[in-house]
Amino acid sequence: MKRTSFEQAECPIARSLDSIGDWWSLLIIRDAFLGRRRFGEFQKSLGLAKNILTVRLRALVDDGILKNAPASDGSAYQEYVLTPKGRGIFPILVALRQWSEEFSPEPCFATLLVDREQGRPVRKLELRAEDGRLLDGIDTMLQPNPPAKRRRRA
Amino acid sequence: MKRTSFEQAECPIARSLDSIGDWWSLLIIRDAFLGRRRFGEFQKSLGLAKNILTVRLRALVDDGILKNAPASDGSAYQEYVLTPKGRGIFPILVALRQWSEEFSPEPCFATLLVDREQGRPVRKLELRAEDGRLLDGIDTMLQPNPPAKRRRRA
DNA sequence: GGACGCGGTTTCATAATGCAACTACACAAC
DNA sequence: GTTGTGTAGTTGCATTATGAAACCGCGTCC
Repeated sequence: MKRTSFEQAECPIARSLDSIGDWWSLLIIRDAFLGRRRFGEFQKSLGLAKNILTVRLRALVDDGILKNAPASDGSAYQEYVLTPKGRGIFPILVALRQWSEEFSPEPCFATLLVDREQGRPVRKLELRAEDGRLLDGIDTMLQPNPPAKRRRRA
Repeated sequence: MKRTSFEQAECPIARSLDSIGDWWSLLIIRDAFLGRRRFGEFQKSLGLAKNILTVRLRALVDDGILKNAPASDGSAYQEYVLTPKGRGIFPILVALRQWSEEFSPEPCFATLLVDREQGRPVRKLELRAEDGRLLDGIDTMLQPNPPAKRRRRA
């Protein structure tokens, strides 16, 4: 079967999906943002099989998204915490959340993403041009970036 | 095996993943944003097996992300085009792209997302508070939204 | 009307998933 | 020190999804 890998793909989206594009990885990361750190916490919260969790955690560590921290509370067990690369996934989670809230047939508002300072819901993610104009999907395009330019960064 | 479904999940992120959380769906949607509409176009571009593409396209149509358009050029074949819900996925794609560009070990800049008017690269996605302050992951928190409040929207 | 391209469906081998049972270790109680 | 409990996995097996290739009906082209 040989599940196709996008590790070498040219498209950055495909590359992202190679790291976090399977069923559980993003949910593990979401839980990590919620403060979960221990194997058992993930397992109980997500309800996935332990062998799968083992494989996923190892893959996320290998990808530099999580790292093993030696301890934290007294006990000599280890924990999984987000690296900077892992914390960089936050906008992706927000985008997924907002899409679901906007378009799901029966949206669920069990939780709300609020800003910590004021406790009010955040705005929608904004895509802006270099000069600050607010952009929509149709206002953008993909420009091929020729290899020459890429290397010499001219 | 019975692949677990998140259709009924409370978490909006899990719900999103239920629709677009598998290997190919997001890439199909990406291609749709690039203007591809025909079965054969997707198949050639993605290089996935035709049976898988059939299943994925049907699922995306069932989810209201794509819809079958009767024609477009002369020929009596049908096409797959993005619905409004499908176009709403754009920020997710941008987030994935930017994450890869920022954190990939050897980022690939084969293509650049530019704004159509000026041809310059877009900014990073911005998350803002209600009052316009720029927010980071740590500036936010998930607030449980009690069902009572949910219904009366008080 | 015959060849070809399009849009699939069918078939089959194989890899990923899910479940449950099992192991190894740390820590605590007795 | 040994029994017990919880954590963090590993192993084995049944089930499902995936991928490759062959096949097929239909519309087009010439």
